[in-house]
Amino acid sequence: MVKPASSRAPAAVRRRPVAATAAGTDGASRDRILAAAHRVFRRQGTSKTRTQEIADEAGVNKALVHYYFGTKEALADAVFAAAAAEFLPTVFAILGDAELSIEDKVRAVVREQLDFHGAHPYLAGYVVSEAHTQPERVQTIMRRAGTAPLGVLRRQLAAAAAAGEIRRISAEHFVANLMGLLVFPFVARPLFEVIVGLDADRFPAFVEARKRELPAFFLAGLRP
Amino acid sequence: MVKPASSRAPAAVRRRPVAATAAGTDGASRDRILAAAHRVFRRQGTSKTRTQEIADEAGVNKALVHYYFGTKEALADAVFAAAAAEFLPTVFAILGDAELSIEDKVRAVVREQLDFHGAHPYLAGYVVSEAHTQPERVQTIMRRAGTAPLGVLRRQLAAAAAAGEIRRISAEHFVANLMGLLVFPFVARPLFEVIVGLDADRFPAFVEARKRELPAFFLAGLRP
DNA sequence: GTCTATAAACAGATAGAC
DNA sequence: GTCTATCTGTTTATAGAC
Repeated sequence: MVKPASSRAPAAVRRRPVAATAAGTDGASRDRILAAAHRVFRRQGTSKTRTQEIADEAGVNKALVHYYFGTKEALADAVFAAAAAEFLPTVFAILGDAELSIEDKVRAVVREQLDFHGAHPYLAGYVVSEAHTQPERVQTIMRRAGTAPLGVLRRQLAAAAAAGEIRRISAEHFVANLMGLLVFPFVARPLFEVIVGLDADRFPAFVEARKRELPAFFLAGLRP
Repeated sequence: MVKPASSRAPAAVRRRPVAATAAGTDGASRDRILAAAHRVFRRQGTSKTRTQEIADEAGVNKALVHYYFGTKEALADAVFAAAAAEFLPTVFAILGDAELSIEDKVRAVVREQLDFHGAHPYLAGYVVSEAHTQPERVQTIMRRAGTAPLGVLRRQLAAAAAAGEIRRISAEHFVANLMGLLVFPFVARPLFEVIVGLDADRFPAFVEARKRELPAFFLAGLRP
């Protein structure tokens, strides 16, 4: 009657060859697997993805995936960490740059992020989805990747508000507003397209228009 | 050698008792299962969820889940459709109301949505995640649920812009901006909390503050 | 309608040949 | 390093008793 707390496999105690022993063909297969994992995981998420699909996409056998990465979970962790590290640090760097004015930061982040997500359409959706279904894992990994440097931003926002240049706004809301405006169309893309009746092939033009729309909207939104 | 195109079960040809035959205990178990499915699916997403977990949560046997809903997929479809229908039509109704000014619409949508998502923290993340991993399914279901009535909005925005009250902005960007600002903190909550260093127990206060922040920000953002 | 038991297929992971 | 073959436990789904 009692549910037997089914445990699958130890998964922790298992060899994981970080560096291959042979010299010649070293990273070739490993790299292909990792790249394949990125593509497949981003499209379908971790839990919908089968190890077999990654092997197929990489053109290798399933066993080789385990040989290099041990478990599917470990591979998924690596992919998630890399994916998050692919776009967040850039944002943090711009926001934390004390040399840039608030207006410059907004323009820089908008331009950079719209270009980036335009070129990597599944990434933001993937990161957000994983974060939703695996909050604990994601938080552990994120903490290593560093967080937004709000100190600089906070001082700049306070100073600009004191000078009457902008409305008072906390750094948290500033970041929430900026990221929300930037990533929403990408994160919710399939939904968004249906909701506003936007054809998939017109999406790039929408993003292009957004490069002008967002700085105007955001900077006006800060005005007192 | 050739991969045998493994098909699991027909899954399409299968009885699905929409209405129970007996009169007395009719919808009780079915309702409990559906409610349980909502809770579990929202938290973990469809693919991470086991039928067993739903049965446990509903206090019934696994077989009963299949008895009422046929397949896990069918149940997932029902839950997704209901979840989307739980918050989108309200937004559409407000945006499509010709009696409301643009400012009134913004204030109404912000208030209503922040209350709603504050009370249903997993819903937006769930809908967006499912949309990301299952774009086809989601689009089929969404089309039935209706789309944003952009006609009214478009006319109002054009008129207000012509009168010099606001900047020119397309209805698509208007909706993208509004929804992005509203749902981002909920959709990306675990990520967002780490990024801005917001304790989970301070999140409700953040949402509360957002009820004042967003109308101010959004309406200022529309100004010429 | 609801349960127990079980079928049928799958998916992660490993052993062992080469 | 890379493959084939296989083991193990999981998971959806059904059969059939009550």
